[in-house]
Amino acid sequence: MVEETTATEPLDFIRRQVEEDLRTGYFDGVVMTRFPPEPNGYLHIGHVKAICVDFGIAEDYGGACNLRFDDTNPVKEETEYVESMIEDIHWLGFEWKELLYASDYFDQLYEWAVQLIKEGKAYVDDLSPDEIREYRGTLTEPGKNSPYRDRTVAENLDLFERMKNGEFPEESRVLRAKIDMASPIINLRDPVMYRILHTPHHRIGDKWCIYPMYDWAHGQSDSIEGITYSLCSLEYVNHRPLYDWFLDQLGIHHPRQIEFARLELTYTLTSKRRLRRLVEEGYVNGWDDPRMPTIRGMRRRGYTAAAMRNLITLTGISTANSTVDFGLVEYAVREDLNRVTPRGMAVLRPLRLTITNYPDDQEEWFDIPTYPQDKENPATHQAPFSKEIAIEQEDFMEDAPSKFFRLAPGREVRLLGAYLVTCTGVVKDEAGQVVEILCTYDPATRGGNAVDGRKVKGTIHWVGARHGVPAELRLYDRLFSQEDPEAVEEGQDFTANLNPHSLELLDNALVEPFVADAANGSHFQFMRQGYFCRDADSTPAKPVFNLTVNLKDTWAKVSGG
RNA sequence: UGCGGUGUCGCCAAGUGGUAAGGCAGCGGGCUUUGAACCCGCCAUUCCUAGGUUCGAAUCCUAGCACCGCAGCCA
Repeated sequence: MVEETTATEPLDFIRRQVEEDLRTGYFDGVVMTRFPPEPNGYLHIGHVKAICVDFGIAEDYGGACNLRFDDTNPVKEETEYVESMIEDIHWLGFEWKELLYASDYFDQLYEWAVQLIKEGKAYVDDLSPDEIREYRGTLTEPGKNSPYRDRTVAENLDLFERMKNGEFPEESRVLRAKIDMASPIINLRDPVMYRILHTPHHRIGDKWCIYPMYDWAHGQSDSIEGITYSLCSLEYVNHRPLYDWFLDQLGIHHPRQIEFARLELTYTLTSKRRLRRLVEEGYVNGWDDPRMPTIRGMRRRGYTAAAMRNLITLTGISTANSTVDFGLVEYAVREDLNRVTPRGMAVLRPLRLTITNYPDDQEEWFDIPTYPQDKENPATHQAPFSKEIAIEQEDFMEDAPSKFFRLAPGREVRLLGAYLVTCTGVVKDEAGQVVEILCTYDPATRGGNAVDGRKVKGTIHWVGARHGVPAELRLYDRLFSQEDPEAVEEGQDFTANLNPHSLELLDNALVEPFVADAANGSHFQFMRQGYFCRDADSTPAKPVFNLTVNLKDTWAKVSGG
């Protein structure tokens, strides 16, 4: 009798809650989420997690997810960011039910504020920002009531209306919720609901002189949209009691808020302020620099949407702050690229190899499998071979240890897809540097196999010198040299941890013809080297490729390289 | 000295009283016309600490310890 084994993946704690609600009918079977970014910067790897959680959970349970821009602060927000975010989310492969803005709800929010004033639950405060801070108390001491806290409803109504009409300067007054200045939860000490801002809004112009605070806008926005799961990061745990209070006073739909930990990665920074400094101070070449953890940067680097989404699955969702090893990102990227990426040959640092017994004017075009990793896909491409070819400098050692399976004097290796060659000598310049390798080839090994059945341990890649195409290769490494970029000595900042070798330009690389012709954005594996992505900086004369991620390199580890 | 949250393998992370899943990394081996990929094996007698309850505890109780968040008219 065979046991039925139901090996189900364990659910994360959010999905488990959703399933329980579905079972009990808590929200009548509705699963509605939203991704609520503030349009004040570019989306980065941290947002990828939020996006995958918000959209992913809706997707998993037949629900829907809105994209809502939380645009409550006109001094920081711009349309440019709205557009880039839309593009980035689409690139990740998600589609929203509705595209909305918190500013869509400003009228409703205003009405609700008036309602709270009428009920004696909100008041206009004339205290200055400094005074408000003083009156708020500290983490261990209670705050005290503002002298304006007990104004009459009529006076509050009048003042609030005049705030809206622009009669007062910024910072002269705010509207506050009347809750409890002695609450141990600081968010409940009469939080500000509206402030005066004479700044036009990027979408709705100068219609408003007062703008709702995030805390006043967010929960109600979710409520209006019928959101059932308000998924957010851990720091909002402290705000939940306030959102609950607002929703309860108003008596409107109450989403279930569930907080989860943000994604942090070693060697990576996700603070908007920090990323902005990297760009503005020229440490990187813009927001889409392939070293940036922005979605645009990663995309240009050659990371795929599938890899990013899988990374989130791999890291999981929990309520414990954690920092994921960057190696997991590389794993996710390699795993996705390995399956589908065409293979080509590129010599990063060329060394001339001359086959002395190969006819001077002979030329052969070898059929090289383009997808050797996929036995189902027999596609090949042609690689030109002649007397002179280029090999990788690393693939030759004059005084090689026995474990070195590549070319060395007297040793035989396979030129991938072509012939077996044996090194017979080297040519050196005046400085004693090896500038050329001399080899003989065995004509009976065409395609790379010896008729006599002898084996060679090493196979190296090559590019024909006659038809190889010069290319620029940009080798990227992690942007920071410390796991925690913020870990610096007294008096220094994170820029002290910038990795000086995060970009290495290889201007003399050679690629085989078929990769040179690819479209920008095409992915390749340059065999034995890594995954590369053709950059938009390519010109017809010279293609440019970005290193997405290198291949694992056991030899480098063994040899101490 | 307030409130809230979190502590399970180097990094993530399951586990919800019945005797520590999985992934990454690492290590060993196989295979290999990519020293890649792939395949096989190894990798927590122990769950922050100390007591207690129980036949039985990572899970329950008590007391500690450590780390994170909160004092914007930012989000």
